[in-house]
Amino acid sequence: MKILIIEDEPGIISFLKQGLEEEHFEVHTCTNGKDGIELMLRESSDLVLLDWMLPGLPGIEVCKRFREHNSKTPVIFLTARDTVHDTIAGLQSGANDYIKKPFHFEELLERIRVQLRTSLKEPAVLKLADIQIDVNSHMVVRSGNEIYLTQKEYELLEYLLRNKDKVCTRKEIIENIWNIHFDYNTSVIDVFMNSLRKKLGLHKQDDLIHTIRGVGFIARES
Amino acid sequence: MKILIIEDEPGIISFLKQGLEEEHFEVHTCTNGKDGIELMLRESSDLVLLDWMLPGLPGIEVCKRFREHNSKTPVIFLTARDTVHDTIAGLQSGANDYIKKPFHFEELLERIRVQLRTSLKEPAVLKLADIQIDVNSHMVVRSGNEIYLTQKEYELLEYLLRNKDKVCTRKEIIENIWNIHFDYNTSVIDVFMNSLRKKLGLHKQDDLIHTIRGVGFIARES
DNA sequence: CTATTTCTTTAAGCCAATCTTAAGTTGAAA
DNA sequence: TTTCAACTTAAGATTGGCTTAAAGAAATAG
Repeated sequence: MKILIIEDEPGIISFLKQGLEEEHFEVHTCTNGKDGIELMLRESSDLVLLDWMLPGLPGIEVCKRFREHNSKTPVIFLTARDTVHDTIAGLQSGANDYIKKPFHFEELLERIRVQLRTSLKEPAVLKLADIQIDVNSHMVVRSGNEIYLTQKEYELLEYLLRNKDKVCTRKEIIENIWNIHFDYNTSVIDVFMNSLRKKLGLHKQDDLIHTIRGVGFIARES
Repeated sequence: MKILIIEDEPGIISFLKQGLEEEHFEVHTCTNGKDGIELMLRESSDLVLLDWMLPGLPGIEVCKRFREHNSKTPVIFLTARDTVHDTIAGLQSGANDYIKKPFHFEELLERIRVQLRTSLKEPAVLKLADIQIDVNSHMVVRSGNEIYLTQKEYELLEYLLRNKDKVCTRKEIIENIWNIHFDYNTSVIDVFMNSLRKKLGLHKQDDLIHTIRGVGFIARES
């Protein structure tokens, strides 16, 4: 996730940059309004933090002009100006939020997350070597070919992949996929394990889904 | 535009109600959390103003539970509690903004507009292969020919298209289109699915609307 | 206000996909 | 070699979805 900071005070820039990078955002910066617009339009960031007072072009003008070309990317004002009038003007110019300095970094972070929430979809694809499953569409692909799994087969595979590199005991599997919380002496797992492996084209030497005798199974790449 | 206010102080309610109605919003109110959730789910408001401290169920809990069923409608917290920790907790519970009392009505109004602005800029035309629907006029066209759908048929199709490439579970469909939040053992979906497919001229081999047995349905192009 | 049409919901039967059981076979570990 | 867990297969049971018909609501027309 790419965040663009347009702000002229070096102290605030480095404070923000450091904090956001620790949260694994990719941070770009700019210290004046004119270049700011350029970057906003060119860099296709996922979110913009915009200072109110900027050399040259005021922040509110930057925001307005940006919105003429891009109405989607969230913009958050960071500002020392704290009058109702300014807040309103800021929001009317097309910003999505308006945060007053001094602010707590944690709150800023959370407000950033709120804005990104809509565009931030949870990781939808799970991988195991050349097997990929999309948890939204339930589509399973192995090396380019779609594989049709039944409900239970799919659930079993998803469960194993969500717990990649971790042994899934028979008990855990039965509890989580079959919702049986007692009387585990059934061999359904084996039956589904069998058809799953068949459909995926796995063989003993393919060490993608291992059997741990006496315990359960594990999905692991070589 | 319909706004739901969940708040227990009569003074604030009437203040908000009056102000918002002057701005031509349709305002509904509720004074406790339990009924609040009911209304949020049933009334399909465009935005919810939620108090932090509510008799019975705390606001944050109301928000969380609401988000389990509806991830779209904006929620704004109105609260006298002003610690960073609370703000963060509120936003994390799924709210879109968090405004501290006392607030200026003008600012609240503008923040409401910000929320409605973003939810309004959805695409007006949804497509699935050669099927196109216009969400404003409800017109449905397949390869040039207009297809007349009834209300429920249309809603079903729109829902599937809005969630293109994502499995829509029967539960989600029943909750979002029929507003039934319990007792899911009905086969209305099947009946409407049937007539929808007929009218669209879809057949088993047309893989545009797939059945995912035991889960639901998915709209997906080839 | 009543009749008629259209839309929505309920209900039931059918069929096929899927799940489960069970029994025989294999193979790893002691 | 023996034992027992895991694998394989196939038959039988079950469920879930499709379809149709008809009853119940709602909208429209007369």
